[in-house]
Amino acid sequence: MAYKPTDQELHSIRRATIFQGLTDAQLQIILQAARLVQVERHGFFFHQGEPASTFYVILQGNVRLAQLTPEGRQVIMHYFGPGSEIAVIVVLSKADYPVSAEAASDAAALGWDQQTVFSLMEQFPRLAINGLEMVAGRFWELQNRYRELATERVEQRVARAVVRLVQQGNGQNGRSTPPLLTLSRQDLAEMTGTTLFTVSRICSSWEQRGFVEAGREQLIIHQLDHIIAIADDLQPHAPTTAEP
Amino acid sequence: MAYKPTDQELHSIRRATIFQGLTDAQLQIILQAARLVQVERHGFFFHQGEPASTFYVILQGNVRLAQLTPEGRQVIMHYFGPGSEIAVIVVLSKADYPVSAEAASDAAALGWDQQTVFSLMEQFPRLAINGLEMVAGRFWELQNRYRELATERVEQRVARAVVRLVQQGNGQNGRSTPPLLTLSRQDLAEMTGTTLFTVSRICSSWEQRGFVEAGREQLIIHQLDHIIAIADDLQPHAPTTAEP
DNA sequence: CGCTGTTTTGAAGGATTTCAATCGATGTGG
DNA sequence: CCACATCGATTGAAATCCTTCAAAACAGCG
Repeated sequence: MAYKPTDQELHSIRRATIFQGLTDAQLQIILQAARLVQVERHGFFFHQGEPASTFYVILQGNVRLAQLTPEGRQVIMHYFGPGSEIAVIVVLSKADYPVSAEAASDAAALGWDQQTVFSLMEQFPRLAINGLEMVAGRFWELQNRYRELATERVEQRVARAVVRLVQQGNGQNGRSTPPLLTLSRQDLAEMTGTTLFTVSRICSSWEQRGFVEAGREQLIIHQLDHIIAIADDLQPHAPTTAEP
Repeated sequence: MAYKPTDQELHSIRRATIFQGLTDAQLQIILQAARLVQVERHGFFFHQGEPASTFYVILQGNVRLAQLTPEGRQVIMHYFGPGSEIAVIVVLSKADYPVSAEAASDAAALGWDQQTVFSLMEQFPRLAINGLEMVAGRFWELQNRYRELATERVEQRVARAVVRLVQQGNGQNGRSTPPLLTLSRQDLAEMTGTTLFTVSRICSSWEQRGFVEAGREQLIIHQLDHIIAIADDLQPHAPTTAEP
């Protein structure tokens, strides 16, 4: 059961919202109750519909939470990197997982089963408080994305997705190198409710304008500020000063 | 502070998920801690951005939770009838209200402030458990709506919204009379991420086919099964049996 | 090198929005 | 009680964004 994280992994763990405000000693105890789970690319931590048994914190790799539509299309609800928590809400109730969690790259995570989560929360009430705050935060974010999906154009939504991914710190984010995202056009399409064709066109257009560099399953963002401008719809698609 | 509900209102209260599994005596105590809040049509229980202070259970009328986009468009996140709980999540954390709650008709609700909620939950742990379950349920529903918005056609989404409203028991739902919804085309549009024009066209088309009767700010559903079929996309837009 | 999976690009089509004009219902004040 | 103003609903026509389908280019891998 017990698990000793590397320094790098410890860093990820400390970033997790759920562990904020805990002493090192407390963290130690919590980590000792964890189980290490490793999943290869395209493997699953859990599947949609299974009873929610485990709460995860990602150590390495990216994980995508996706729902399958009755027609077989996928919708990506969230794309997580190291230090992100998965299945917070669902493990607090006794529901089933509403989504599947697939490793987008080889991934490792710490897992705590439901009972352990409850007993740890009893021991460290701060965990419960953090948990509630996380739930509220997730809900808030999902509501925002819902609003965006309902009101915004595709290009804007794709821009938002890219900005979010970069700011979340997904993808290799070296100090001096420009941010690099590792995901396919298809992924981006499923994250923004559009088709891979449309995403491809958008990426091409951004590349022509020098904002990004598009490659196979990757995107290098050279001018994040421009992408942010698109996300916030600050780019003048019509001249701001009209002639009389 | 104390408040004596009528029989009709008591019925609404008992329907609320948050109060499931409580004895009458317990319910009594909880109700005595409540404050009655009455809001006229187009008035607000609270506004987006205000610090979340109060948790509500609706007694009468309909309430819509909506978010305003930066451009001034509205997106309706939820449309609630009597017996529905509002601001469950947000009152458990110390966040701001992420949406505004507007009375779609003259409305009354019971309100408990944050402190009261916490102390009641301490007294009756069942309240806390129910609360968590509600949160999980809300999240699950929002995820589903997100998926629908991302993948489904407008007509299907409108059908879903109508079905949901009817099954939630919004609107006058006499025993023998067909279900009647009281909302504008604009409302339906804002609930489904489309325009009032498109909703109007859809309603007209349904009316021609005899599924509904459309009126000013109301919709009488004569053949709910057909609307459900559209929501589930069971209607053959192409013949199911093809000729060789 | 050939295979597989990803991406690009073009052209056609469709669903939905936008805009403008009209109609109908509701409520108000003279 | 009617005339008028207001608000919601309807409908048509044009525009547009996006999807769909097909074909080809491209990258990585055994």
